[in-house]
Amino acid sequence: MSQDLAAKPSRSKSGRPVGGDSDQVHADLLDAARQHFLSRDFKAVSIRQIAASAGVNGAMVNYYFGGKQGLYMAMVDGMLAELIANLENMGSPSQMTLADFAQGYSLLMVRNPWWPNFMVREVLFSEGEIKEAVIEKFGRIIGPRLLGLVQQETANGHFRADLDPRLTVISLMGMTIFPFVARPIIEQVFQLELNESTAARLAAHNTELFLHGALAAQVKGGST
Amino acid sequence: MSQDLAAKPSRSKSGRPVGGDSDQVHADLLDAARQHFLSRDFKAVSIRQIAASAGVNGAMVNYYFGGKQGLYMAMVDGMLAELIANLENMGSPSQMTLADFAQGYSLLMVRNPWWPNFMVREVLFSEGEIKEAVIEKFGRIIGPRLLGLVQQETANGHFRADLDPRLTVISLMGMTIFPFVARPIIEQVFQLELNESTAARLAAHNTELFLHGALAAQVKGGST
DNA sequence: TGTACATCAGTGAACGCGCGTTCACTGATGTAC
DNA sequence: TGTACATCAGTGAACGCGCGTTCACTGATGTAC
Repeated sequence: MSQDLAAKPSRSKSGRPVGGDSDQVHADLLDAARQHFLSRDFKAVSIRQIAASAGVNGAMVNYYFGGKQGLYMAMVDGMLAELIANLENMGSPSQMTLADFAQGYSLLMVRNPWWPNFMVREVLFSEGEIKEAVIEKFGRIIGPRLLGLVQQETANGHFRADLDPRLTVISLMGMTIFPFVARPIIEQVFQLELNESTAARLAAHNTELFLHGALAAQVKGGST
Repeated sequence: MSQDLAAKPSRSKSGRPVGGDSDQVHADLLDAARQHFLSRDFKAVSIRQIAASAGVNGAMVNYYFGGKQGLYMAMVDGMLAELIANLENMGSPSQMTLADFAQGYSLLMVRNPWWPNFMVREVLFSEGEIKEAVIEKFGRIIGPRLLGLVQQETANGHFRADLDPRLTVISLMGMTIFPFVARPIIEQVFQLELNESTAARLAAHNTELFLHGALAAQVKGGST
């Protein structure tokens, strides 16, 4: 009966904890950090809040990560690693069509709604090393991948030669990523909920829209 | 000679200031707030920093705006009003082509680089009333405007009828706005500086890309 | 196998600091007579 | 026109608070003998 109260984790008492789950605390803190930092700013989240979510003493942030910034950086590293793994699961770009690409990215973003928001925030508003790391890792992975795809299609004669491949990639990224970044506007102003089904429709729409503008004109003449 | 030191504004001495520029302080605070809040987060900017930039005592923020949040809201209102005025200067949508529209927006964003960043930050990461106000005002102005344009062109038979106008508007907004939001990535990863000339090129590119996907097919058949 | 002790995971109170805000005060300005 | 005083813009020190971090301490665990 009064066990209910004692049933909370064996932590929050003095002395070395009884269970041997040593780096559970480490993992719990990372989880809690994600949970808070993804929706609120670095400065807006306190160590005490994170520690409370993790069911752990606040001093653990310093114990395991050397401080608040250390925890944040560890979290960022983990998220980027996950993202990279997801991207590499999508297969090599040379084997896939742009339609696959758009569908893949859309699904990725619907399933990991954190990443467009997080990326945008880091790129736009963070400072110093974290920002550089995110831009660098992101740039190294997604930018060249897409650019290569477009250049290849252009070289093959499938895409119009009068379009600058870099601008094309930027437009493509905009169409694909922006809806997730502007999610609240999309949902509130356009009354369109961004679930998996909507995302698939949007990806198909984008592919359709993009291809018929970017494909080399065959029947309809040259440029202009 | 030693006047140099006394040459600073007549403020920072006790008593009512000698000059009669009553609401100059009000304006200076708003300017300083913009200067700081546009590049850093609400919590990351302190009243003391803003007041120092404005050359004014920190207590003035409470005196004139009732507190930090009041100053922030006043700044937001001012910026939204400016944006709205700029948009209305562009003319009514019924008279302009999509190409004009894209060019107009691009120029607007290059000349007011604060607004895509600020919008995104407010929409994504702020909380409560400010966020709602921004989404509401933004939605009321830009969303319906673009949607009306696209629906009109679709009804006229200029745009393909098999494209969902809402998705089309979202794609269009993505192509137009995203590059400015992702500016650091664009500039660092694609080595493309976003000045007025690049923005014009990008707008032309987007229009071209967009139109040849969205125009009703005449020579090239129906959908798919 | 038992015992003594170093180690190690974790606690909780306390630290100094910078924050937003408040408040007693200042002295030039405007107003009443 | 002069004088007395209320008003009003603005100052600067002080307030309490929550923050990130530190540190003395705890007691279970692992190890040496």
